[in-house]
Amino acid sequence: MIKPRPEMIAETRAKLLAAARHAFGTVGYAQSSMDDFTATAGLTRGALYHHFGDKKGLFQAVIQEIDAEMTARLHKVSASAPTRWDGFVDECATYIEMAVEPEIQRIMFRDGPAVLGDISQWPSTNGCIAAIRKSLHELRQDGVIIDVDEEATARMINGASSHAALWIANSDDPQETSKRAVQGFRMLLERLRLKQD
Amino acid sequence: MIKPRPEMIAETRAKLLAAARHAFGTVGYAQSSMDDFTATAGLTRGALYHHFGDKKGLFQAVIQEIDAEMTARLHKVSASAPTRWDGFVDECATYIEMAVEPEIQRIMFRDGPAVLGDISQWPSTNGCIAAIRKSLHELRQDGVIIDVDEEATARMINGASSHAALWIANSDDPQETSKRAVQGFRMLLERLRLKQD
DNA sequence: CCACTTACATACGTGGCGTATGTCATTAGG
DNA sequence: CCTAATGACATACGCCACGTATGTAAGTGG
Repeated sequence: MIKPRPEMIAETRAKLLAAARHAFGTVGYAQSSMDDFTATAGLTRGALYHHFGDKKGLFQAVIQEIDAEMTARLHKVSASAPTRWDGFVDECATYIEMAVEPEIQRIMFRDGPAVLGDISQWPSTNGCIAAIRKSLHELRQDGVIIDVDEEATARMINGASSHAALWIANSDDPQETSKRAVQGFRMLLERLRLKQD
Repeated sequence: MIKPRPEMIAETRAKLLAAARHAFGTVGYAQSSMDDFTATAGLTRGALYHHFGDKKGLFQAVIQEIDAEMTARLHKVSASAPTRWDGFVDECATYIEMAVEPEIQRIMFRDGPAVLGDISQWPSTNGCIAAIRKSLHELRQDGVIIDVDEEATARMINGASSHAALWIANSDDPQETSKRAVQGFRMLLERLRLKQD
């Protein structure tokens, strides 16, 4: 019945991470009181500082967790498409969809850069840009798209996606705006494609 | 020798605005102490709260000021180009260049969205997106570019630009990265253009 | 000339972060 | 088997910064 010690520790970490993630994702980083959401997890700030160093450290851990989830979702989507091109387009569309989700938008696109700076420069973070770049690389090698700077293009696609998401999330009619954004995005991407005819 | 009263008030406002702008642009919004930068302006927080309501109000005023400057610069660039298409491309390149400037980047692209939310939704702010959209509209009417959703495209161009700027500013070799970014950007834009031949 | 507002400065309370310290359980060593 | 040491937290404290309440001197209108 009694749990082993390492498991208890992991559980503490997970509870802290979950509580913080919820707080950061709803009220935002700056508005989240550490006393509040540690209490939600049935703990105190002592545990937090022990495991994560400080508030930013915890935030960073939350970001890494979300980034990993997003990367996995993107990979899944691109892997289950009939062609690489379709996979790429689906990947971008999924990226926009994810960016519309309030938690992801708030943490990854709004507070993240403001608190930690450009996340793409962090070691082992932002697998999403890497995923897009990888797709672009394969498409180029397959001769499907024009000769673009992969890194530059991946970053601009990333930027366009996140801003499109902002637009959608803050619009009066997210449903309609989402259609327009994805449609506009597909048109842009289509232009990268070499003519087959 | 003695100055009229309205002028004194405007001067106080301007000093506050300038001091805050400098602080926000260098150390960032959250790290800027109101006691510090009001003292720099030779005033106290009392003046600040009187004129701007609170810290966010002041920040918003700074953003409006910078936005107006950016819009003016963009207008100037596009107006002095030989053709509308050239003007548009120059406009986008200028936008990236501006976004690389530390003050603009920090205030408009990092702290701005985090503190005030999506700025493009604010009334009478973000003239930059409006400027890009206007250019796209004219280019479409002139039959220079393909049939795109102007609003969606303008927002994605804006997003791509700001992220490109982030990439440049945080790179090891900003000079070289800037070239790559602008070059990649031009390639993307070129794809929006109808074939003339 | 007096009431009222404007344009600030000063004083105060509160909340939140980080750190220093304390405590209990687990582990290591003889 | 007993003790020293380390790990995993909780508690207590100080400090800084924001917002607000209050004070005050100068200007303005009737």
